[in-house]
Amino acid sequence: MPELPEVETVRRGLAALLIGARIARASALRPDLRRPIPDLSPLSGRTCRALRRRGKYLLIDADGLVLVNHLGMTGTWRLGDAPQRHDHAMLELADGRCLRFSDPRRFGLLDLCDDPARHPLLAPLGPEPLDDRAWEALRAACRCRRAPIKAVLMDQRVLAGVGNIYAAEACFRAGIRPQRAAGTLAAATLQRLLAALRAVLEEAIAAGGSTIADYRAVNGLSGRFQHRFAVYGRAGQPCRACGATIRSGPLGGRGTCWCPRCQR
DNA sequence: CGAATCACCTGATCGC
DNA sequence: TGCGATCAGGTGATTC
Repeated sequence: MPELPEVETVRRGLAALLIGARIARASALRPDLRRPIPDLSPLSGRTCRALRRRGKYLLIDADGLVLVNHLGMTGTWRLGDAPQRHDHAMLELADGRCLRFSDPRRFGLLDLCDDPARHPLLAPLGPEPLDDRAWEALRAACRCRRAPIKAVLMDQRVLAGVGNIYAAEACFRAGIRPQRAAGTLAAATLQRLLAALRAVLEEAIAAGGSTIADYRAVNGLSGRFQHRFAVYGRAGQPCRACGATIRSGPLGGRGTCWCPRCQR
């Protein structure tokens, strides 16, 4: 599912294709996704100047007007091939190429704004996990909190971009049970967790993200990090570190996997 | 206020 | 073969 490494991979792919390209026509093919899609025609005639990412949001900057995009669960951008059933928006470029946004479950989002920092969905986001401010944000968020540490990691107001997969993998690498109340973790343990989170995110970015079902880079390629999961999706299989059987259970309404021996 | 639960949506999978 | 139930999960609204 698109989390930070997947969105970053898409960002890099789109940057290579779009920067310097003029948008001849931008159009929505249906009125709404998770939220209404605004009139995209103000993008027409503008040139794409930059591709940015904020948490799980992709930001396409066209001469100062920014197309804000969230991939939700199943959002993908494709170039060049034929229209598909769940295409919901189109960017037709002046050079004849056409970029299509597809999203079968429609959990994604498309919006326009002038200043992403003030966008109501982006403003509340916590710092990027790889930013220097992440440690202070995580430490403050865990203080006196009884919520499970994994839920805190996935809280976008604390750190932006961490979802179910990488939260579970970070907890495994740090040797922490995802159910542990955040407030019970010592500072040194939290530091270990943040280091583990950063390492797994960087490795996943280097691997082009993780493909479970729908996620694809813009060039259509799958990610490769799913082959390196230690716990996610491995319930019932032996832990690669100790051989114990990986367990799974609901945590905050989401499926969560952990090693009962490696994680305490 | 913090924490838990549900709704949104489609496609894949499973049991009968 | 077909069909209904279940699951997947990011986000935001609702409930406790």
